[in-house]
Amino acid sequence: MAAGKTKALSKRQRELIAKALADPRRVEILKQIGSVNCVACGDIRARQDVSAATLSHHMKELEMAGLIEIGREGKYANLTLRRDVLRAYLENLGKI
Amino acid sequence: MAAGKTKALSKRQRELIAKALADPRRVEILKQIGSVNCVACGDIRARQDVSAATLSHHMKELEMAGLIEIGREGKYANLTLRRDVLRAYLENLGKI
DNA sequence: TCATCAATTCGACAGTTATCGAAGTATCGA
DNA sequence: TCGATACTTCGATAACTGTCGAATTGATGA
Repeated sequence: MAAGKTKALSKRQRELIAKALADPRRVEILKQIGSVNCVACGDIRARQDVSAATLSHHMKELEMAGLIEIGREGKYANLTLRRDVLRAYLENLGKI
Repeated sequence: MAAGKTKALSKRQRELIAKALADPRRVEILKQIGSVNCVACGDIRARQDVSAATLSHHMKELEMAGLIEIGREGKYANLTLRRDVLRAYLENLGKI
């Protein structure tokens, strides 16, 4: 805490984040994205046994929750973790 | 962080907690339990428009996740928030 | 003992979601 | 231009989950 002010999250976004984090696979994906700075979907598929369709679905969920940003670079997707959003969510729950 | 050592959570328990937190109603319930020290189910029903059956279901979910403890006192249930478990979960996610 | 109250369990139902294969779109290299 | 690659969208399906009413269990007090 201490440091910077925390991003404000709407009730709606907190719910989306909670749902997004409820799937173990998505948490794994988040970890993978977080461990490097930028990842493409292919990199994730290399480590997680999942179809492209399913992965795409999860990406959309994570993006809608605001937990990742998807930047398109030609035919690749650049996935980046939004640590500020994740931290805001955690701090919010910490207040319970 | 700094202060005390964090409780260790199994993968399984982290998943249960994430699922438990994915329902907005359960988060509300947690807040309510956390705001006072001990609550009975009836107190919660007084504030949340939900049937006894549904509430009981949510309680079981929260207890299985380890987020609350349910102590029976005669015909009442004493609900207490397990802050140590919640904090351990949040710290775990913070490592992403 | 009996009625009442708190909470749980059961059975059912509607809505959600994770998953996939197949088809589609867009980009790149040859 | 053509094929391959990277990802998305669509449609379908199986599994899960939140919800309730009704029936049940267990404790309390009259």
